Amino acid sequence: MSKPRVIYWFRTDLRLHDSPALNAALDLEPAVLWPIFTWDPHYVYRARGGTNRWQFLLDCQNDLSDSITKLNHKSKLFVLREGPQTLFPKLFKAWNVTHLVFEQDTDSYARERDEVVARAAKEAGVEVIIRSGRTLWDAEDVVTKHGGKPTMSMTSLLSASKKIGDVPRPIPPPKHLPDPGEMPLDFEQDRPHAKPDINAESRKGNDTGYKNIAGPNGDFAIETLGELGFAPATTPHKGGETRALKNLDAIIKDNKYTATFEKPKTSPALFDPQSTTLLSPFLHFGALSVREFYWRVQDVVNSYGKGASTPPVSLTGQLIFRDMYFAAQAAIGVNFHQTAGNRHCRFIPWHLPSKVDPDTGLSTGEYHIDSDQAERWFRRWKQGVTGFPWIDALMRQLRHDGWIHHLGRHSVACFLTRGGCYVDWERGADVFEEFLLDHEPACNAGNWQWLSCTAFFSQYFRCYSPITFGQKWDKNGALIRKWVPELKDLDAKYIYEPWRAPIQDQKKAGVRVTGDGLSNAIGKGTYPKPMFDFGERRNVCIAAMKKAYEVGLYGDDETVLNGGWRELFPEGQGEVQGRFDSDDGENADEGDEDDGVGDKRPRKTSSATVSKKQKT
DNA sequence: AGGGCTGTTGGCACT
DNA sequence: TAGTGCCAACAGCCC
Repeated sequence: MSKPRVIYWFRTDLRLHDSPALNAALDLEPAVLWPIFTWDPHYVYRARGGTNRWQFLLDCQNDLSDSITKLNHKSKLFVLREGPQTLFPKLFKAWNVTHLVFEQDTDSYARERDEVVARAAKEAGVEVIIRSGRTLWDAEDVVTKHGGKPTMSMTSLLSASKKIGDVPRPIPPPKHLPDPGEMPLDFEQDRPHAKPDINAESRKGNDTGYKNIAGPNGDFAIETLGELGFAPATTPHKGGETRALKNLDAIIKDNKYTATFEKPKTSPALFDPQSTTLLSPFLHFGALSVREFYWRVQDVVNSYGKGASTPPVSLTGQLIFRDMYFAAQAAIGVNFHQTAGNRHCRFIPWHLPSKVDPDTGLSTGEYHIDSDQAERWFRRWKQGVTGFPWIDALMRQLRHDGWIHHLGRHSVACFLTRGGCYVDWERGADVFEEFLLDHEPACNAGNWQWLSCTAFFSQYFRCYSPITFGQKWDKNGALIRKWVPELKDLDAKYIYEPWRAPIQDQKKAGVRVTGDGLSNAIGKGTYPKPMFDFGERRNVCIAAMKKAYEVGLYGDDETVLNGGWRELFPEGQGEVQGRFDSDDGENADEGDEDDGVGDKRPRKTSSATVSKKQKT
């Protein structure tokens, strides 16, 4: 039998250190090995993603490619611009492939994609080898050990993982790589449909990414932001495995920081440097192995002795939370990312609910505007012009840098949902998906459910103040002065509440507190007035949450799916989702919310059973 | 010297 | 991994 001709398919495992899948590929002792990346149209057109995360991905790819070339000067990361579902059947033949190897991916699109590719491989007689490597413990194993149920708490995750055993020790990187084989492209490229393009707003120029399957020069080059039509990234955070390992080294070197880390005690207001590791974007792209991170930390903890912190607050605790969300996602499936049809997510009649496809039961990516006021609040939140400087600073840092501290995320998420705007957590999750460098679907959905008190956490009366929470960490408002420069000269006395500053103080600081932030340009010597009285909204929201908890509906309840829930939330008795026409999306600025006019018929959807079909 | 006023702190219950 | 209001306890100060 001839020696294996192996494709190693890199996806979100852009590293050479501790890669069980790459190790499995090399164990085949291949005659040739092609390290490839497929430029998947799904992520280009159908999944939300801003410029910064694309740049971080390109950083990771370029670094990986350089590392591959260092091991074998004939090799690199070869990028092919086509959807893997259509590409692989052609590649298997054209390159005479015997094996396809990749790391197990976990989100719903990736699973479906990999099933399609695996079927094509079987038809072509290509052996597929898949290894788990994205998490501390394999998420499917955790679910099995947890009786098929999702892990909805740290203790349930820890008890399930205990039955599996210790986290595997990291595997060293390869010392050499085989040559790549010939790469003939004597087949037609299937070009993707560029419409609908969920990222159209981010694209400033022509999208030429799919002009040639092997890139503009036919050399399988890594894409550029220009080819995507995106403006240059604004984030200062750079990707790549080399940098990840260097940053990890620097953290581990500080034994005390590593061993005594307590998340709740790290400041969300610190930047340059921040108070946490900022390694999450590397974990997302697989440029850093989570097991490598875990054991480097755990070894320090073990030798530190008394005084070391423990999960959930310790550094390893943060990684275990990540596994908890992955295992919850593995058990619940695609509905983990939405309320509808999700029996583990409480139903709260928020404003701006997602539109749900009646055939699939899945969120379509669009939402109903049941309240013009909530829509304005949501837009101001997303833009960072709420009039609450602490919130605005964090949202502007998020947009510009693609990263904010975990407690900052708590603060803005609470504010948008149960502690201010009473807007659906899925709206917030969409915005984080667009802007975060470290956007991890499972963690994002899980954390938004946590903060909105719809799953994982239920103390809805613990409400973050947009004024005092920041003050606890940053009395002088350094974070605000950095990100909301309109206010940089305002006295510390007013920095969290500029609307309280007397006119002469505003004049002295060169800023006028006026307007709603949407109709007047920011940074022109004005700062918007707060969009509501926080104390008032806090009371309204807590009362509404109390009511929703008493009603006690979950996302899979039939009355949630067919609109019957309204009978349980009488109008005029506290905050509740307003009525909306079924086609309200286009003319949002017309009409008057809360007037009781509109579609009064319950919206019938098909049964709670949901197909595996991916949202579009 | 000691009563009384005031501002601060910490514990607690409640939302 | 909360904020608020209330109150008791207490320190510091005035007269």
